[in-house]
Amino acid sequence: MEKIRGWEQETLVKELHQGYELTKQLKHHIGPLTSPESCEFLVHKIISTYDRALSILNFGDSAGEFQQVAGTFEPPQPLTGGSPMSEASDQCHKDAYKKRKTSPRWTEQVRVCSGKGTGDDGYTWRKYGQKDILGANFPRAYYRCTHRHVQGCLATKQVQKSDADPSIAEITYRGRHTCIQSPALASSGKEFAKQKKDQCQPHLLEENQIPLFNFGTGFKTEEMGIMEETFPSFSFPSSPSKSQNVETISFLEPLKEKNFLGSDSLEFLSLLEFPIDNFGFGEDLQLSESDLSEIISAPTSVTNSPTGNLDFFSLDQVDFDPNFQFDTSEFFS
DNA sequence: CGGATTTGACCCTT
DNA sequence: AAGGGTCAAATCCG
Repeated sequence: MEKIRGWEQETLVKELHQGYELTKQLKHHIGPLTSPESCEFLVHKIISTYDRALSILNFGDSAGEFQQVAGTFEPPQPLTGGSPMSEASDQCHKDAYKKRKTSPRWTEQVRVCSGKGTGDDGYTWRKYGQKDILGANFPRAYYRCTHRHVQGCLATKQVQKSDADPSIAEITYRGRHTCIQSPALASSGKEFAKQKKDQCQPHLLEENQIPLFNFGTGFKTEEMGIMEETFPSFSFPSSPSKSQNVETISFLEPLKEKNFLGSDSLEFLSLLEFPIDNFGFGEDLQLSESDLSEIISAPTSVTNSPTGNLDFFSLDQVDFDPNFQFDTSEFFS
């Protein structure tokens, strides 16, 4: 069995505890006088909690699939045979490793400003390795989310300068951010926009500048298959035209179809639908800094989920506090 | 002094 | 065995 590090165990316990508390809350909500919306909300939170716990136990993105098909409570692999910490066969270990390698992965090509070659994307990353890659002129740098230990965020990214043009860095993201970026870090995102406005020469901001949230040219994902399977009606524009400048991701549609959401939930969740290009900081920066700050500090994982799973509206981002008490009147009054 | 980076070693896959 | 990805001790830096 792959060893579980201290912080992982801590996070695991926290997540399982939260799942337990939420289930208790759900129990109280089940009854003739309670709204189905609040139950659904709790169910989503519980699923997200177990999703993170399963991720730590090497179910990797499979847990995400589990979450995506919230209607069918069937994890990809049974958790039978005692505690998760118990010994497992080598084969099981290898399977787990393979699953981990299938976590969401997508690549962006970013033209970087001089001095900062890591592609500031509003998240805070911590470098944990660098490797010379065969046939590449530049080493590949490995980053993971700064909040990995604290919040168990498993997002990582690899940054490699292009051989042909050192001013272009290919950034491969892997895994979703499950962390909450602090306001201070959100201001780093602000800095990101400011940097674009003030420091970069205009010619550096043209078509190759593909920062986070921009699903246009230069962006590719290896998870389209999964997404297609999960949300057949969901698609990214493969070659966006100018007329698609204000394109709305209707990630709620599949949920409406599957009757996951009641009308009240939809009304609330619709607030999370947004014109996607506003997040691209596209060619002509349309956002004010206050807008940008609002967006980046918004505690949703909408900002980093091209996989199109339910994390798009994962309200569990609201808190990580095991003592969190959910008051439905706040949301569904 | 605490957090971030560097870098050689180790592990896993092919 | 080679190459890619991660770990963790050493080092750096504010």
